[in-house]
Amino acid sequence: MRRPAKRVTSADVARAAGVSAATVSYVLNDTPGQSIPEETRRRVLEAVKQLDYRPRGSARALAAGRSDVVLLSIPHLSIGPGINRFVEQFATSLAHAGLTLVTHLAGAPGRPLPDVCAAIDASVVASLDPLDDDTAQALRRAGADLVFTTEVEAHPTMRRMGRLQAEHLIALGHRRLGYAMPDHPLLRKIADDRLLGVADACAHAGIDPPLALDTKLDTTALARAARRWRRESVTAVCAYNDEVAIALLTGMRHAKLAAPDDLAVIGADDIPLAQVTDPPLSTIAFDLEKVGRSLAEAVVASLSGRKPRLTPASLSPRVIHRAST
Amino acid sequence: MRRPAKRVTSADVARAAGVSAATVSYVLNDTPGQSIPEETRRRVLEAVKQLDYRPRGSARALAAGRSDVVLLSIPHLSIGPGINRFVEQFATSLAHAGLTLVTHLAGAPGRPLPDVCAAIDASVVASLDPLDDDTAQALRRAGADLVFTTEVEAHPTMRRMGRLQAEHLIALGHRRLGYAMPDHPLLRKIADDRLLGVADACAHAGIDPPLALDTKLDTTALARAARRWRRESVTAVCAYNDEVAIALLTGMRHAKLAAPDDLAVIGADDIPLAQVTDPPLSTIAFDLEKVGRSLAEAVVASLSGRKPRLTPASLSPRVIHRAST
DNA sequence: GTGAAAGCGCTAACAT
DNA sequence: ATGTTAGCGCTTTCAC
Repeated sequence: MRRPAKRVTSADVARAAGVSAATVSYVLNDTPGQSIPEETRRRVLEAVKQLDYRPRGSARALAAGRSDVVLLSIPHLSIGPGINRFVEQFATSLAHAGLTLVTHLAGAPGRPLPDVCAAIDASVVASLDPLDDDTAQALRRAGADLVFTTEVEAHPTMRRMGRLQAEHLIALGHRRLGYAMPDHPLLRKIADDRLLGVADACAHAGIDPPLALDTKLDTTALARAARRWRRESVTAVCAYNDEVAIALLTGMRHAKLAAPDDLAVIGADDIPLAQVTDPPLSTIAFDLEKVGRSLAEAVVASLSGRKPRLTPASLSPRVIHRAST
Repeated sequence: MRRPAKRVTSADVARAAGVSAATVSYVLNDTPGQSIPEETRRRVLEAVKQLDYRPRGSARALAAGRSDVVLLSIPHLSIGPGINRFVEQFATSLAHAGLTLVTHLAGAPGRPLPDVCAAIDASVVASLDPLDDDTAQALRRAGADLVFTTEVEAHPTMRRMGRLQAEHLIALGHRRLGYAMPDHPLLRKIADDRLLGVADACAHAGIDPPLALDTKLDTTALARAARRWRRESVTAVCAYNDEVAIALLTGMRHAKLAAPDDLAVIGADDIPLAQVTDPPLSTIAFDLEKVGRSLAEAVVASLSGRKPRLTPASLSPRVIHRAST
């Protein structure tokens, strides 16, 4: 383990600018209650650029008692291609607030979240899925604030998406709906939310609750499910997401069933492939960037001591109508 | 900005165990050249567990001159669902070596990589795509070692995958191949590698080089491409990846072309949906976990001063033969 | 075998 | 308006 080469420190900058290290700190942090003349500030900034100085997070965190690092815990299942858009927006919004985002894939047999949090000395841990109590407590003891998407609009939005799926189908005249559940256990919670929304819409329309069937990503199994729905006079099915919907479309073709005439199908999440199925897949899109922005707000709020206000604003889920319904 | 509650420190552990902070450090780090009697070690570890003590990364990094944090930079494009498996394995292998992994989505308008690196004081930055010189230099000045997947087997493997696609098709009797390029510019580099592999196989078999066509995820465009290939007597096409292949299959259906008889199609990456297309998609799978393991080895090697040895071992790409060919 | 003490690079009181 | 100083929590030499 060789020691790494010497790095530029704030003392170097101070020397180059002909000021003290404290002044460098004041300038770089816009420390409130300090009046730095323009000229001094300029010289410091100049030296910073000249030397390509970057404050060391560890030293900053140690001295200040808190870092500007936010750790995002992502569940280790494939949440779909949209996740990137969310993370990107989250990172960008945090950056505006002077915060740095890094992410960690949860559930892996690697390091437990609290260890990672302690290792990078994160001030805030944001999580897409709720943490168990032990973890949450350990995190808090490690000095981190906790923020969850469930605290913003994600949770009700999932339900709203199911509702939109069903309402779309019902508006088209369908009176008996099916629901295609995903097989991955980790998807279960979201699926239950979405299914609830479908049930809401059915109840509201005064029709039977949806006939939910477990599915696998397997053509034969899906063909069987399709036949089963038909037998039970289901004329349209809401799929948990586009992936399940696409698989169902293929299963139907195997069962010699056509969409939307024999069975209408609607997906959710609007993945790129939904546009190139046969027939093109109707689906529900929603504003992932908005989740990122709201979550960042919650983080900033939590850091400034306020309880994050629960933005009741919606993620604008909306129906994308294509030929499959 | 309230100061966070007081956290457990190594001094607390020391007090609880009736030893000095130095001893705690020795025990926790298995410091070489220190012989701690079993009894003392036990007492320290006991106290650690009792207090749920976790060393603060920032203090450790500051004192030791290097952290145990590895930062992985992931390109901000959708690399496909396989990426999670890779990251997970990477994190796990690093954890075995006592290292902590966090990831950062590159290319976002958030923080530049060197800033993130400095903020968390990473010892190593691993990247899936090559970094530009300025970034690389800044990173090194920030005290980080650099490791790339291109240094392990990923690069030649991409080429090998193209080769396997083509060889499979050629073995089936095809003498004129097409190649479906992805439209996202960031995918270009990988696509070029894969296409090179296809060309290799063609040359080796003594047939014409592949007819590469740019594609979009659009049924009409893909239908047009399919007709074009047919006109040019292409009988089989290698798609950049499964997503493109799936879209092509739909385009073909629109053009009243059947796979594999009118045009055989083979994908790459073996995403879950490849099993549920109609017809099921032949594709190339490869061992993503192995990439994770090798990259972790490279990281450890780099940290111990050795130049990472380039594992020539292959990622075991292999053909998954299904009905689309 | 263990502890005391110096410092890592920075921030935040306190001086000036 | 800026410098001086005292730590933040840990590691690491050096004494004992």
